[in-house]
Formats: sequence, C-alpha cells, structure tokens
Amino acid sequence: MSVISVENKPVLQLLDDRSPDVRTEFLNNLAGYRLRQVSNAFMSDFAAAMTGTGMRPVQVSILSVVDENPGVRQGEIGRALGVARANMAPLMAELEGMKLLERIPDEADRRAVSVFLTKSGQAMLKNCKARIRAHEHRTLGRLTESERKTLLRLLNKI
Amino acid sequence: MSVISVENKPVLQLLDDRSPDVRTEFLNNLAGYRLRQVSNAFMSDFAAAMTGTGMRPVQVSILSVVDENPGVRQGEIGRALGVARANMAPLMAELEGMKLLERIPDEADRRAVSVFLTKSGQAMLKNCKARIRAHEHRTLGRLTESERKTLLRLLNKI
DNA sequence: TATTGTTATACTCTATAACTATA
DNA sequence: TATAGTTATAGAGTATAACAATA
Repeated sequence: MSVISVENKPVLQLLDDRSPDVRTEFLNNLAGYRLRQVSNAFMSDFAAAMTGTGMRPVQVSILSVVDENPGVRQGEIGRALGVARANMAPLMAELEGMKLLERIPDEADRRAVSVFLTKSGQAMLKNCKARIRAHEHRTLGRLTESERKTLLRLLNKI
Repeated sequence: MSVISVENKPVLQLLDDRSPDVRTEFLNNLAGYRLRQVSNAFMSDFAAAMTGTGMRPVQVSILSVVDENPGVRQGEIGRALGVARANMAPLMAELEGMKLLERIPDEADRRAVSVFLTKSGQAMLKNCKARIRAHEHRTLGRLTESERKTLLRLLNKI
C-alpha cells in the first residue's frame, strides 16, 4: 500500500527502490514472480480507487457480471469469476443488503435464484466503472497504446 | 486448482471454458483483471510444483534471497520481498526449524541477525529451482521465446 | 528518537465438508 | 444421484499496534 502511488507516478517502485543492496536476480527473471508483483500493485491501486464507494474489487466484478447478464443465476456468476459457491453466498447476501442487487427465485428451477441489478446497483456500477477507467489509465500510464494491446494479447494467450 | 493443468496444456481454461454463456466483456478488457487471473493461475501451478518439498512460494523466495545475499539481515529480506517485519518473524522461525537456514546475531549491530543457508537449505533451493524452471516452461509454453521477453519487458515497464 | 526483531491480533481470501431443498 | 444455495470452519496472506533490546 505504501509503495503505491495514486498520482501519475510509477505503480511499482518495488525493485527500483526497495533494498537496492539486496540482489534478487533469480526472482526477477521469473515471469510468475513479476506477474504477481504487478498484479498485487494493480490490486492495491484498484482498492484505493474504490475508496469512498464502500466496494471491494470482487463486489464490483459481481455487479459487472450481473449487469451484462441480467437474471443470471448465482452459481453462474461464481463460476465465471472463479469464486467458490460457498463464498458466493455471503457475498451476495452482502450486496443484497446494500440494495445493489435483487435475488428472485427461479420458477422453473426452484433451487436457483436469478439475480438483477437495482437502480442503486446500476448507479454504483457506473460510478465504479469510471473509477476503474481512471485506475487503468494510471497503472498503464507508462505503456503506449500498442504496448497495452500487446500485453493484453500475451496475457490472453497464456 | 481444478482448472489448472500440470501437463503441457493451457494454464488458463478460465475464460475459454468457464460458463461460456456468461458474458464478462468489461472485466475481460481490464488489464488488471486479466493480470490477476493469470497471476493466480501461475501461483496455483507454482504451489502444485512444490508438492512433496513441503515448501510454499514465499519460503522459496526467502531461500533464494538468502542464497544471493549470504549474511543478509532478516529485515532486508522482508523489504526486498514486500513481507512485513511482523510476518517475517514466524516465517524465519519456521525455516530455521526446518534447518534450512541459520540466524547468527550481528556483532556490529546486536539488534540484527545475519541469515545464511545451511547445506540442507542449499540443496532444498536447488531442488525447488529445478521445479520452478519446469513450472515456468509449462506456464509459458504457449508463448514463443520472443513473446516471453516482451512480456517480461512490459511487466518491468509498468 | 529511531530501528531490529518479536508477539498478539484481526481481517480478507480461499478451500472443504456437511446440510437443505429441489431436480 | 446430482445440483443450487447455505452454513460453519480452517488455513494462508496481510496489516497494525505494542513491546524489549539496541542504536
């Protein structure tokens, strides 16, 4: 958290400034290690970008999935996001308690529930998306447009 | 875990197979989101690669830093790896208990300890490094050598 | 005063097992 | 039998505060 900048400065001051006398050559050349460092820095900046909204990253991702799939079943959201069923239950109850989404029993399959965004949920998602766009702009500020596309292409290829 | 392959198959079956009927367009175009997915998949494969050694990723990274910096102080390791001092204490005690490293009080600064790998620690690190090389080969199998270099370059630039 | 290392603690995320009600 | 959702629980990772010893 302390090494993350919210202004237009480097996202990662990790290996530039951190303990300059300590060698970390092996780790630095591991793609997986760098990926985790960068991913953690993104997550910290993402969480900071949500400050004031009361939303955590996983909550925003759920709203986004419901927005693009109105009426989607709870289990489907979890599968799409990689969140275990057992962990979806309290997450959904929390978002329902915040009046951001509604869970309506599915009449065809009475075990399941269909999920919809409320007006509040739509407004919250819109607010969060604007913050996320600013977050991406900050965190990818050092890359050209072409480099960003390359990065996404390589990540999608892995 | 269940979607991660340890053979020479795709590391990520995430958005290819997962809930094909659920749209996740907004999230898919966020670099931060894809970074996290890929990073998590790497971590899962990494952890799986360590099976049988009794080592977790953070423990291997500590051994690696001590190996490249014999006599380094405990706090320096934590700073280099982004692990808080408070969390380094039990980690180091654990590795010392496994006889993989030694902590020798620093005579110049008696608050500090200098850390060294034992013979066991050196052997363990060698074993883990071999597993990590195989892990990187698996996880980056879909990328050409040139693409791997580009990926590392872009990650380092962020 | 500041720093090294320690302890205690708490919060989030993740993972598993067992339960219900439906199918 | 299998599936949707729930509950309880446990583990790892991470964060802060307070402390003792030393600088």
